[in-house]
Amino acid sequence: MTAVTQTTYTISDLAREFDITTRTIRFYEEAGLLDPHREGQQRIYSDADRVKLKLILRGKRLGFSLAESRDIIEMYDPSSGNERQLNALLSKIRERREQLNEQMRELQLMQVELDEAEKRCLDAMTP
Amino acid sequence: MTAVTQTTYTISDLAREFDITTRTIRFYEEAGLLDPHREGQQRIYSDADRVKLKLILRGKRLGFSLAESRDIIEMYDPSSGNERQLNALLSKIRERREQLNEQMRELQLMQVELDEAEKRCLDAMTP
DNA sequence: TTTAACGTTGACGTTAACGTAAACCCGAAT
DNA sequence: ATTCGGGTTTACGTTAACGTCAACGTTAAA
Repeated sequence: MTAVTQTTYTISDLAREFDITTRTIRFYEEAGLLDPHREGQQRIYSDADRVKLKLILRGKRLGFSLAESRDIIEMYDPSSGNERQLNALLSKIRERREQLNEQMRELQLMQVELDEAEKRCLDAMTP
Repeated sequence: MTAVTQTTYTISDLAREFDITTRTIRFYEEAGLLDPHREGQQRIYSDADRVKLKLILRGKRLGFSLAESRDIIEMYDPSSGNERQLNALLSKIRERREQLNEQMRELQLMQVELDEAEKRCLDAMTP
């Protein structure tokens, strides 16, 4: 048998690992994104919780709001196998990808303008 | 001669054209992004002002903050010809482009995961 | 036993980018 | 004379995503 991978985490374990504050993690719970098990008062996070957190943070990097990330996480959930939810998820992702493409196009446009500006600038500087 | 292109705009002219509110335009002025001429109380916008506004909105789509857009606009300005400023502008743009690339990579990663999820889902549905 | 490290729950503060509303002025049309 | 469609300022409200205390409990170590 291989080593059993650690199954639970404390709040600051996760905070350290993902370089966020415990306040942030509690906030995600307030927002309905996490719902860790409790041992008395204290929060105990499972591997599943950790994965959720990972998804939230990736969502952030991708420009999703917390609400959107919550939706996405719910779709990934055990209840899953639901075809309509999966489609909703896919379309949300596609939508975001198109936004990004649009941004890329605009950036390229801006680049061209910049290149021209640079050229004009250099031209004006040579005698 | 060809028709002379209109030289001035009222605040709501611009609001209509760019589909934003006049409040927004005034806010950009408060933030130091615009500084239209005045005719008594009223703001009179020149073509140059219009271009600035265009830049601001493009900046927004590209994910720049207003402060960043203000910097960019200042660099485009008449005082221009300054090489250091131009370089600063270019590096700001490059930085943003790298961020976008990063996002694209993450999106692609997410796509792969989604494709797999979809596959698993479909597999589970066929008898 | 007291200090330290870690956890908890409020609850208020913060920033960006506007929205909303009140109260006003002004010129043209009715 | 008043109404209407613009424009103006001032000022408070809003949302998201946390930060920043304060005040407290728990366990382990010195």
